[in-house]
Amino acid sequence: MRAEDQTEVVYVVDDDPSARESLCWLLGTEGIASQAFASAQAFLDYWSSDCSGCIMVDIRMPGKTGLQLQNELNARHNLMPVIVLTGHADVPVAIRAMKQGAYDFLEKPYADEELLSCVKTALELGREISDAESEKTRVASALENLTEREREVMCLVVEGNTNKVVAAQLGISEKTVEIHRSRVMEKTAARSLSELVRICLILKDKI
Amino acid sequence: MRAEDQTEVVYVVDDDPSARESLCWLLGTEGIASQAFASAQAFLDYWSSDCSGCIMVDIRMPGKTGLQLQNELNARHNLMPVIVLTGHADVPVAIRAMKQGAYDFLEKPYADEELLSCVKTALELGREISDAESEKTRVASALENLTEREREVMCLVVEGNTNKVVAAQLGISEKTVEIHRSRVMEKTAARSLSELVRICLILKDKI
DNA sequence: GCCGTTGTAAGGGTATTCCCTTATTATATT
DNA sequence: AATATAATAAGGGAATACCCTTACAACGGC
Repeated sequence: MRAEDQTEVVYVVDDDPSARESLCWLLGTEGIASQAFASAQAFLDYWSSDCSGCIMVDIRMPGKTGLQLQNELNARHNLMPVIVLTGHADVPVAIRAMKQGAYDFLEKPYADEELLSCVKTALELGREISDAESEKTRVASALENLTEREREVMCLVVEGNTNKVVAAQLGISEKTVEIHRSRVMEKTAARSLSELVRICLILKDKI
Repeated sequence: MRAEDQTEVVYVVDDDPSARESLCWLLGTEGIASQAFASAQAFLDYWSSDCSGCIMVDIRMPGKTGLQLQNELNARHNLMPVIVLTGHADVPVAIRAMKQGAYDFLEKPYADEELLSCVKTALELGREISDAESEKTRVASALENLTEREREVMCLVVEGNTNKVVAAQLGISEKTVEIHRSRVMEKTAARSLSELVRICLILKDKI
């Protein structure tokens, strides 16, 4: 299932049932779908990389804390923005949450409009990140079908070398380079050299 | 003067003279150059885009506060990491500082080792940002020397179109496209199409 | 042993790019 | 009025890329 097929959901993680309910109700008034979890572990069990939307998590919870949940999500390369909520905040915790990549940090009690606007921008950001990521995995899977030699040729070609130079560097014939090169274009579905360069640059930080 | 020629300095902005002195002394023990300012305005008057290093700013100051200074620096497209220091922090201020792009947020009194390691990583990050930025301005100035027509041709070529297609799209002859194209390569100092594509991608977020 | 994949190489043809020169027109600058 | 710059166009030739086919050797799986 691709990210685009997934419905956008706000995942609410809070041990306090009334806090969960009021938050989900508030989101519902704006037509935003939500799903509540009573503990960090419950959400981690549910979480998959296909989830799409954003996450709202309370700091103080029995079992795993909100910060630990955030850490675990980072380790799993979660892409959804995380909004941290808390009733008893101190500065070091807030800073740590932000440095761990929290999208925002809200103190309870929150102003409804503030929270909603925060959620909406978080969902917007989540969409952008998800789109960029699905693009990355698409081209990454294309590159995985390349043989070693094809990859070597591709890198040298993308660096701006002509077939002749590539052939000399790899100690093979220009004709062979031609063949590898055409296979690279075929497998990556790139219709021009510039497209191939863009594909490689997208994955530069991923490879 | 280019950024590379500039010495790396930690700019300390704090209204408390003893705080400035102790901080600068601490930095000096590690061989880190520093420069102290008694107010946000004093630093803003000194600031230029050529400055290189990082900035340490106290929140509570008469006149402009640390957050206002941060805002002003953002408006001026400051590239140096900003470390916010404060003795009396509350969560909203800390969050605001982080959301405004602060590199870190430390509470006084600070642990010397913590502060030093923070400064060192900030300086490291500053170098990387500065390097990337000087690369951007270098290629940006190259693109400014292009005529409108040359820019049009460049964009279409970088998108992967052949001279023939570009000529059809612009309603001009293939030969003319050839000339514009060669001028683009000459002015941008790109030695291959792939290099030109990379140049355009570097500036995609800047143009 | 047979088959699919991979890497290698060649022949032949077409399309494209790259580089040289020359030339006209319009616009802006001096 | 003279000059410079930008945009246009053409001819010609060398280098390169692109696309087709055929071919062979090595290697692993069935």
